[in-house]
Amino acid sequence: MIADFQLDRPPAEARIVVAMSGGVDSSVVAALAARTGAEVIGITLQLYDHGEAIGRSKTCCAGRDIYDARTVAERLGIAHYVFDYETRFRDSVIERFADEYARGRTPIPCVSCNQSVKFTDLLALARDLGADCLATGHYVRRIAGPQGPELHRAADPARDQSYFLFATTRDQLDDLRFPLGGLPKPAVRDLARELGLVVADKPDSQDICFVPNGDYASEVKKVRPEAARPGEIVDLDGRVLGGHAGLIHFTVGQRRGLDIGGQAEPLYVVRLEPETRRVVVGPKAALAVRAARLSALNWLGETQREGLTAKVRSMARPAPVGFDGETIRFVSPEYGVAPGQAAALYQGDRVLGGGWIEETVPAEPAFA
RNA sequence: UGGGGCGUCGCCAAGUGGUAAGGCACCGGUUUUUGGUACCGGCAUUCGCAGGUUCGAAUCCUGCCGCCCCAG
Repeated sequence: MIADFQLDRPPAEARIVVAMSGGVDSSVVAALAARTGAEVIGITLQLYDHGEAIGRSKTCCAGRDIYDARTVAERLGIAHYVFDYETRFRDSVIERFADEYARGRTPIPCVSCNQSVKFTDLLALARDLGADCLATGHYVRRIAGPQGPELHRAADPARDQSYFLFATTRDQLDDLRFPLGGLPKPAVRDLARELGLVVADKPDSQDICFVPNGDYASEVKKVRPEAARPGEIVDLDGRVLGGHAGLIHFTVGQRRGLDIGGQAEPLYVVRLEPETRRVVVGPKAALAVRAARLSALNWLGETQREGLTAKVRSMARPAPVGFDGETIRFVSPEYGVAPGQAAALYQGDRVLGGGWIEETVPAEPAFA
């Protein structure tokens, strides 16, 4: 297949920068870019010390992904560069991640990363290199519309990553390309195999990239030790039900880890109170939310208020909402909506933008 | 040390002679480029302890231990 990189000039005269993570998806993007006949430059960012992150010595598995990206680039015969962005990544992703937890919020590091490191720094670098575009392996579609490029959900709803890209600006979208947005994942793997790429059967990445073992709490603790101070677990009436080892271990909607037994119904985290370090818990019904106030709204098109749907988490079908310019109101209650998470707004398949969830309104007044 | 009640998995709790429900918690897995949710699976050879009756007891009897309540 030949992918359309939506270039303004003949591919033979164009230069495409591909963000290569070392995984299957971005490797296939690089291959598709190379097929167009354009000059392709693969760039891999070193964001953190992988060896340290998985608890191994630096000499062992450090840079596995970087190595894979390099191998793929060689196979494709394209240029490949590695840049050390560890400092930038720490400042704009890890620090912010820890700050949010310390404030009792639940961050999305992947969005921070896209916003800063990838779509600000790397994009600037690509422009400096004279590239026509920066292509990534995100499963999302860029479609030419009457008012300019539009962002749309991936063709395969099971892979859609638009949630993580709600904060993409129009300026950034101008120069971004997402060649995989129209493809189902299996097709991408097939392509990788056809091309003989070493990463064809590499497992999908999951969890937070800089905490591969899932223990994000200790990462936060390194940066913000105060977020690990113990506190009380109380019910909605303020009765103390137990204790906890730090707000970092909790997020709104969470059930496991409370270690409180003897209940007739499961308990969920209803909210976090950083001032008192209290974790407030309640029944599932107390989790139902009918509205959420958003901040830092980003609009990829004209601001709209009608016919909107919203995703409050990555893997969810967009739910119909009303919108008054600041607050979205769910037609049906949503559960586990945590401040610090995002609400991505859609009209049909089109991503209109979104905002950060600042505050939620319980659906049941009794739980307000 | 008079009377009454109770003691079953970490917590709550069914079960009163036929060979240990369930819920919560916990653990594991599935799903997932955030957290979380959801789903699937696991989780007391043993019923405070020691004897006894019985073909057979957590369930009946005896003693002991512990806890609670009332009264002194």
